[in-house]
Amino acid sequence: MSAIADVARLAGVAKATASRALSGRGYVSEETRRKVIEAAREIGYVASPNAASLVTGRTKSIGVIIPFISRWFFSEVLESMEQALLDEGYDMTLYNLPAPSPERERVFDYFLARKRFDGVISVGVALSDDEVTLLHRLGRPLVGIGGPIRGVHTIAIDDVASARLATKHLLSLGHTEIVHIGGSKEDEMDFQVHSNRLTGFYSAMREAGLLPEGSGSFYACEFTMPGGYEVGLAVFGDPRTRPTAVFAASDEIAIGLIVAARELGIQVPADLSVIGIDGHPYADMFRLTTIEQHPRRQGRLAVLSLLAELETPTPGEEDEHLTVLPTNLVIRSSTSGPRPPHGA
Amino acid sequence: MSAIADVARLAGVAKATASRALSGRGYVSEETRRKVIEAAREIGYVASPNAASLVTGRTKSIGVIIPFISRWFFSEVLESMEQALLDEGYDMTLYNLPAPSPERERVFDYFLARKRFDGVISVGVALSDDEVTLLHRLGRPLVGIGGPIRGVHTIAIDDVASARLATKHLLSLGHTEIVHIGGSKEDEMDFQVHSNRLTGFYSAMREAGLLPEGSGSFYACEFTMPGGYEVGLAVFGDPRTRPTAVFAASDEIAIGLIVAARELGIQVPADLSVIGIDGHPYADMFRLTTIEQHPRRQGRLAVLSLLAELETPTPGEEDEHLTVLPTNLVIRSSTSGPRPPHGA
DNA sequence: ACATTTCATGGAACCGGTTCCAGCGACGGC
DNA sequence: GCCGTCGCTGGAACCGGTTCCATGAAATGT
Repeated sequence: MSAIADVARLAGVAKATASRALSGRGYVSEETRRKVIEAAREIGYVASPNAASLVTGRTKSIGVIIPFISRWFFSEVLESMEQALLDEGYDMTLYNLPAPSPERERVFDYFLARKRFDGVISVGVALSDDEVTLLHRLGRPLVGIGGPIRGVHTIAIDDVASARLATKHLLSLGHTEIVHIGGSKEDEMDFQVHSNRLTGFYSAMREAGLLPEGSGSFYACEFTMPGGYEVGLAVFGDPRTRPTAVFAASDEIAIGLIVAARELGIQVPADLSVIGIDGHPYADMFRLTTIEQHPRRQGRLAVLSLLAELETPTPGEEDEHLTVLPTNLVIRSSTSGPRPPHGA
Repeated sequence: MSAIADVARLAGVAKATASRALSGRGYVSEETRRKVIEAAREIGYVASPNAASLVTGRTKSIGVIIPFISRWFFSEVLESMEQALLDEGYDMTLYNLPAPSPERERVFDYFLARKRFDGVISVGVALSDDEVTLLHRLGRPLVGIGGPIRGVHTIAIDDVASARLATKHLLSLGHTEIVHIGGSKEDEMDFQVHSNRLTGFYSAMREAGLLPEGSGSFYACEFTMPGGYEVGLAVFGDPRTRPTAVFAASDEIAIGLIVAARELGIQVPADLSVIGIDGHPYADMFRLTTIEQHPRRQGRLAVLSLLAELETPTPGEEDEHLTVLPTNLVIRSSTSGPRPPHGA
């Protein structure tokens, strides 16, 4: 493989000049630059980023830690981040780490601890203190998506408020028998998403004078469409547990519930109102009312924040703060007022 | 940041010895090794992969080119590849390039052409000759998923055969009014997936003595669930175009069709049989009969092939061959024989 | 006309590892 | 007892760029 020394020789200049000509830094006469570029083209020279990184300390590469790739929210975030990074001339190395595990430790020690990246973005992963310390020691900026991490700038939505908004929408339509169906506390890997949404639900209900805790007003399920479908069949199949409205913790769950309801012959929204959270592309075809959370914006903002910090490192070592992105209610026709009692 | 020279000094040995002790290559006495490791631990030494790559020529990193992240097939492939690579001590840098574009050129010239990777995997991307040449010139192995690329080992399923299998299943149940709903030739980015599946459909139909071409037996739609839903409403809504069975080019399309059918009050499978291709996790909840294609196996095999070639480079420059992975029919209850004519 | 800048270039050090080679003591074979 | 081999270590070259510094020529200022 040809090195920059070969280019320099062919162009009849010094290595230093060739480097300046090709990188565009420092003074080079127009004529010399042309000669060098021509020489480089002639022998098919391509620069070694490794060699450059070694001396500049910059790799033009960002590491990303993410617990899932195939779930909607995460793949959207990923796509938008990849796009934004590429636009800025960075590439993205992906670590798919579902849970704290020996493997995750290995990745931190082996890949992340080394100076492979100019910065790291952590999506929906609650980093341990040790992990944050490790990353901080590298002197590389770190931003998070999804929840507060000690000493780290994080982009997130307000899950409690979004859940409250969803619940209040149902309340405002006149519902009182409302159930929340969402992820269980146990498999809570992405910060407190599950419990925050439950908290928001309880808070809105209590505020409306309803006392949801303890009664059968929350059902846990897998955070997927089949997950929602299964509890849907179970919960709606039993007339005693059937509410007039459901707040699902995600659109996928909500859609699973709608499919289950339809199979059981339950009319949505006449017999059952359903609201979700996400703004999933399928929401429209199921006419699902939902709280949109715009993952692509979150991804894009994370990248921009990281790169900004790369340009001008913040003076303070730690820069913990939370950027809360707005969510918004989109009303379709999966929600309406409850059907009036038969005798009315 | 501490370098290996610092470790060596602290341990009272030469750089060379420290390097050998830490990397495990070459002769080092047990005692020296302990001393060096202890010194490294003490000052929190982490090796610079850049410096190592510079001299060894190995980066322990694989580049992946993929047109989508959020679509099921691709995210599954991605997850499995990431897993397999991590197991082998490699990491994965992702380039999400939907279509040939100036941007894609930039990525090839700027990122891929450089020696950042030990190898490259191209998923569902029909590389141009120039692109393949560029990658080949680096002397780095390249494997593909999804279709033949000149001079490249590729993992794929047989789309024609899978489509034939799906169609024959419907034929064997006694259907004759069969329609294929799939991607259009126009937005065909992933090799000839769309047209191959159409070809397989036509082939099986002709073999059964039915002449599908020209008649309204193919409808194009977006390769998503909403895409299937929309054509479903259009095609099934009109009694004249309504077939007794549909072969959908993907499970997502198939599910969209089923949802549309249910909304129109059409019984699946009594009034309409539906079969898809994929083995999507939602298939079960919609009781969808489908041809499973196991993307995770494809991803895993691609990684293993690439790493194998990395270990022992094939003597011949070009190593074009196709590994065809099997698909299999999973019968659920979205397919049955056609309802007998009213008078029967 | 002379003192400053500014522009252009080359030489050399440097980034942080790996590896080749030489040297040396200990040990086994003959 | 001598030689060859093995095990271990250090010195130095090297990977392929970037950048600091020195030097000199040309342009600019007064």
